[in-house]
Amino acid sequence: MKCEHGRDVFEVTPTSPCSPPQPPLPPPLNHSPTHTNFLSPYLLPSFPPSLYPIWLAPLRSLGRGVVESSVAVLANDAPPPPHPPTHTLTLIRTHTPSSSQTNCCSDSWAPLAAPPWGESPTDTFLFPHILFSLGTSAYQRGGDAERREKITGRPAGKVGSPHGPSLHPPTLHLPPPLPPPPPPPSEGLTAPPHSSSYSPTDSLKPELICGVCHRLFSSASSLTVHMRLHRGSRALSCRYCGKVFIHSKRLLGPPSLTLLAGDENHFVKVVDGNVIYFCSVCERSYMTLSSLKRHSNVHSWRRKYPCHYCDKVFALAEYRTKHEVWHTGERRYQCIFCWDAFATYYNLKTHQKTIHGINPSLISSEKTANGGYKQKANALKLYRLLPMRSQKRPYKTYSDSLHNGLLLPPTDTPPLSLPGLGCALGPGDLQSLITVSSSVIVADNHRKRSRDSSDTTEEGSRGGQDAETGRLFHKSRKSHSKSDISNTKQLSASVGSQVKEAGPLCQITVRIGEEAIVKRSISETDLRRDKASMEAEGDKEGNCEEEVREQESDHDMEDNLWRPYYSYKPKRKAQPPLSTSVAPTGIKRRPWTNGNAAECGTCGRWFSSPRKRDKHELIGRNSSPSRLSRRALSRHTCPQCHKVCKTSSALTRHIRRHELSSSPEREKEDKAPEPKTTETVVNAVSRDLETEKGQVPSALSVSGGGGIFLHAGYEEPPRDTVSSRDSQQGDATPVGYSAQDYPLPLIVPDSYRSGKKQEENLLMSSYPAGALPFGPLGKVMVPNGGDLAKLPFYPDPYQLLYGPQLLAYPYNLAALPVALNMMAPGGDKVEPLPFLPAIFNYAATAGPYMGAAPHPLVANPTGHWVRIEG
DNA sequence: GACTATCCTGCCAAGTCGG
DNA sequence: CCGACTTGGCAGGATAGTC
Repeated sequence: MKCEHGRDVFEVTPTSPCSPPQPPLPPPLNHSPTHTNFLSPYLLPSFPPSLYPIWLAPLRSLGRGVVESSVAVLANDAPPPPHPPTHTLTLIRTHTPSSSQTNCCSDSWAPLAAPPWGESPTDTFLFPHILFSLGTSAYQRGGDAERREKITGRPAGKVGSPHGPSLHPPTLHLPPPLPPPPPPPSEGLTAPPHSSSYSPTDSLKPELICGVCHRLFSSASSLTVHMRLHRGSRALSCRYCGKVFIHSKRLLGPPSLTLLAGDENHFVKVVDGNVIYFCSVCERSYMTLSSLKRHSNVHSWRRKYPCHYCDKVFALAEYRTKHEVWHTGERRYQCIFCWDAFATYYNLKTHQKTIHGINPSLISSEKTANGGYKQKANALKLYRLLPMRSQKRPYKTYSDSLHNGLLLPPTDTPPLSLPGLGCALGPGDLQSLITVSSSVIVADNHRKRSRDSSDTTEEGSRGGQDAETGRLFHKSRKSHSKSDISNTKQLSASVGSQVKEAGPLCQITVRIGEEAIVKRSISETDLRRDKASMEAEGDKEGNCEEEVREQESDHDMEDNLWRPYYSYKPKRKAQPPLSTSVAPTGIKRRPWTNGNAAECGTCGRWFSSPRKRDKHELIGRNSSPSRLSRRALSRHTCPQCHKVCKTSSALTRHIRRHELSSSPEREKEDKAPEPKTTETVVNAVSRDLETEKGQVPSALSVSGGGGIFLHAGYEEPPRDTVSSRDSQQGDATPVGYSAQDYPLPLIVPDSYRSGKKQEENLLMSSYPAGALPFGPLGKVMVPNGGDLAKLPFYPDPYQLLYGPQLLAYPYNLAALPVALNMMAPGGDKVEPLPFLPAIFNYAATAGPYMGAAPHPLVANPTGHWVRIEG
């Protein structure tokens, strides 16, 4: 953007003849032309970024106004926070166009002596070129009336404040992406409208005048939009693009409109016809408004997503979901070659690289320059994403969220200044808002989801599992989270005793601005127990060892932040795209071939030795996913599973539980963990559900026409439920199957392993027994049209036409493209896609397959695979 | 360097809500 | 029922921190 003299208004050039000598400046602006935001976080180093949405957003918007139009009259309609931080915004850069040749335009830094609220009787602060008019109608001057109406929802004539000087520059700088429509004559910038001048004019039709506020509109549509404001459904539109992204119907909490103001703080640019949304806080760009809105919560923390099992809280629900996988032990990523399931994509990828020599990242998708994900047209999925163990919960609504009050800003809670806590904070944090609230925990073991009455098994027991319920009771979650952990992590055998009898007495939540939340709970036992009594208490309580450990962990973490550890950092530039021309590197075999490999029973990771596996499992068992709890515990270690109990009595109980629950298979595995060979892992499927229900497990088979259906795979004697999880891992080869006679990979809901078989079975029992037909969208088809049709079921979009020939090592490379369904899309004639050796880490000459290909495929000299008919 | 846990963002499906 | 809108899952990689 150039000023009238051709000077880039974004440039800060102290030596420029256009600019006078500048005072010491904050860190330089990002001069990238893509950054039109003015007040970047780098300019305000003393402000925690997440505080911006609270009260800096108006300033930031102001800054933008300064940049774009040299008129800074913009403030949020949102009232200032009742308890503003003690920050002092020191400098605000303003750009002042001038008609003077010697000083055609200048950037200056206006000191802001005080926070822009509450200290002036008029709530108005005036600085050079800057006007803060909080709580009143203020807006940015620029563009025509239509645009301004969209932007501000304010009359065009009310620019400025009666308390302030005229703030209308001789020129108007608009960003190139927003072509300025021709301003109406009444909008002349040289004739700054004033409130007094804002009156219906004779030239306008009466129907274009708001009957309520007598505001003028250039079109009937503008008036229609405007009238929404008077109907109480204020359109929360972007100041800059006018896009309304919160439907007025959703705004069910009328006084809380300001809550959503933070979402407005973005601006848009049009690049090559594409609208790009920029976050006003961190200037990240987004292709979709949805992404931006999702991102905005990272700054505002307007919504918080606490983990149901620990005290962490996340800004995005997805983060929490991924995090909770570590609590539940779900292993949703199932390798299609060997059916082995893994907790994370990372583990799966590592597995496929090392075991199968396949790099799925080269064939599955591509990333956009922005870090997004775009699936290739012919992307292959070398794994199955098994359904979530817990059913999808109904989405929350705004009304729900607002009603429960926990989405209210922290200032809604009567804050209590607690300066003493500042000692634990950094210098910047010292200036943050610190509030303390406490709440008495009321044990509520009867929480139920209101929407899904059928969800009484897992959800009912987990209490706060439901996100909505979780918000409602998040202050009391801690007590339940402990019991949850007891349930989910360790105590599958004691489903009945899930809720601790004595919950925390009260809980103190310390909020440090929006940067951190320190959450502590004080239980009654904490108040009265000493160590000895705690131990005795632990003996009384049923599931105490985990409980005690959790308490200990709690104490260790008492001063740690409640939210995740990573601070939000500016996005790095996307890395250059990875070249797909990877030279074949030959078959990568398992680096440990001495038979000592061991697999983690929880996450599926492989370790070169059982010792390492045990260490890994020990860490996993005795810590939350947090690294903070990764410290090793050495007291009262179970000789069987190396689980560490805090007390000897807890260990005794734990060992007793081993004795009660262990099956011969379990004992066998515990004593001699067999390394998993390729043959033994191929049928690592869960059979608990079927076993419990007296049914044979299902296995995926292949019909001649390529359809997928399930059929009874093999029979197995009933197993002990408790030991079933472990039994999957070491002794997974089904009876009656040889290495050459494997069933195809499964899409059986319970086919992934988890450390929580009890809950899985409870949940998965909702799946119909036997064959599970799939509809065209991949959903389970329920014959009688029940709710099961809504069960999330993620089929492999590429039906496995062939598979058994791949299972045994060495793999049949010839059949790989077909087995992976590397078929050209469309048309009746299905042709295999070209085989790309680089995709798989097989050298072209490796040829590990020794036997005859079950399917008559050969590689032709052109590198394409052809089917030999007949 | 390997690994863990969290973060990122485009895309999309599903749910919500009011007309 | 429909459309606008919100919400959250998925994807696969990035990243910071730990070992």
